Amino acid sequence: MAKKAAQVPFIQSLDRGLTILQAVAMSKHPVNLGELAELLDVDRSSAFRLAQTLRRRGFLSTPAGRKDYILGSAIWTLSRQYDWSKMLVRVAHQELKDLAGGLNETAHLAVREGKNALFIDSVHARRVIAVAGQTGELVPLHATAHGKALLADFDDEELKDTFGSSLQKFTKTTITSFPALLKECQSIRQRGYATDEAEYMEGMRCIAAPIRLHDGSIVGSIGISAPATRFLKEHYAAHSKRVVQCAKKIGERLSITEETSDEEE
Amino acid sequence: MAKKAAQVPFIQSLDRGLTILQAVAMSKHPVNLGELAELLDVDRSSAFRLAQTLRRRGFLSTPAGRKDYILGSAIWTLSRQYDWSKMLVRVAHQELKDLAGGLNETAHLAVREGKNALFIDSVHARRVIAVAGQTGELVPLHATAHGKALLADFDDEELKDTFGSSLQKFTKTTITSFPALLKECQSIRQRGYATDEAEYMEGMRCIAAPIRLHDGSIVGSIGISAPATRFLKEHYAAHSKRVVQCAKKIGERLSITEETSDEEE
DNA sequence: TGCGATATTGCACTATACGCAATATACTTC
DNA sequence: GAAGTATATTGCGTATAGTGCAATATCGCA
Repeated sequence: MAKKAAQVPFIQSLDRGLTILQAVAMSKHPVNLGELAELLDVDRSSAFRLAQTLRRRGFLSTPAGRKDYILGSAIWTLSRQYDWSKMLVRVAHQELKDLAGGLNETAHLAVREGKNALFIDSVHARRVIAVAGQTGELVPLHATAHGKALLADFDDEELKDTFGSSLQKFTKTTITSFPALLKECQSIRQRGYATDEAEYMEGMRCIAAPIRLHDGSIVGSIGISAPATRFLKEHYAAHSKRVVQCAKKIGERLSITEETSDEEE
Repeated sequence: MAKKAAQVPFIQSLDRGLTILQAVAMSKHPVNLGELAELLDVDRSSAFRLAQTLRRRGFLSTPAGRKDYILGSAIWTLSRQYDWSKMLVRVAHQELKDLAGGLNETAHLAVREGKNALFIDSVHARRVIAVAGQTGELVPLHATAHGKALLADFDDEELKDTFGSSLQKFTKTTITSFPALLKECQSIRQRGYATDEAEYMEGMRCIAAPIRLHDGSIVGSIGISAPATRFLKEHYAAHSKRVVQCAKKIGERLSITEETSDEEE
């Protein structure tokens, strides 16, 4: 019943190496030997040899001349190989299904892609009127719930960097001024979810919440959408709660490091 | 004199773990135990324990139900922490300096950022007339040498995904049709470098080459720009050669896994 | 120039990671 | 559905790989 812990033994030195990697990635500053040794509670020499191995493999690097460590290009190369949206889809798909099923509406998963939100997965409930926004579709960041959820942490400067001079208008409710968008971001952070009051497509309502890693960074968004005729204002309270919950659960799953999981389909 | 090899011993199991990570990242398909064991030339059981350690730490993951391995979310989380453009800057800065010094013009380093190219580093030669495009500036992908270098591998679909409906016109030479842009990409792949014939700013010429990792993927671009009055057509041959060479060298450095380096500043 | 902190190397000991062989599980094939 | 083959997983004794200690080298600062 209790957690039967590590039946398969950890490979100690590999485990330590990975710990170093994560510590270095996390740290805002280059990390020196002492800190690593302390972190692992091993002798400086051991930490040294571990770090050297990582460095020779390109997973760590030493800023010109210095002796302390930062992440190396190997990790970059690694992460580029992989289609990360698949990762998100994998982790989030069950939640998406539950959400769509529970509310009997269409649920979407999106990531940021430049100026747009990209839908990378969706689950449709059994409804007569299907909703727009298929997987693969790009929609503007500033005019959709998903988009705004992805923007939630942006400040004035970042917004301007992203959008350049102006915000395109799609419907009469589209937000077209930077101050208004900034304020909207603020309130999304506050509430934990974003809404779309027909700001992109007439007659469409949508709620979306940012998916955050444990460090707070936003990596995607999850939400539901439906025609305004069906998705009424009085649904907001209940629906948003569920959406936010979903986002939170996904975020936690992404951040999990030690998997206890033995999930069967 | 000869390469004095690894004086600091490799931590074997860490090294093996990293090899697994890279192999899995590289592979298009999930990787199973047998392949890992063969790759490392160790017993299945050893490979198993290494892989399990990676999995428990979230660096590997097993697709629902399956037994074989794909990359896990930990790497994603890792790579998100880090400002990768800094990595590129670090690796490329010396080359940039050499390039600017050698040709006595301004050299830039850029990465793709959505619809734009973002200048992340630049070195100015000692010239009276400074050139536009400071670090931090965003310029359109389809109308600049750097931008087009970054687009070189895009196909028709990817171009349309990126730009949406239309290509903004900046000068009379700006490419504004998708077929033309696609053709331009093709010729950039062929030649290895992109040019900008005052397509964004009047009177400006620019040459840029894509920086590719060993697997061919484009991660940035490097190039030089100058007023057309100074940067003449007859310079193209010589300059482009140098720029392409630079890009190649940077790409190699980024892909390097085993560092022999002992560079002193 | 010397002192304190840090990084690096050599060496001896033992815990660790290894291969082997046994077992369990998944997947064909008849 | 049984037998067979490929794969994953566990247990265990042993050799080696990784450790800490201590010596040395390098750096930074006064």
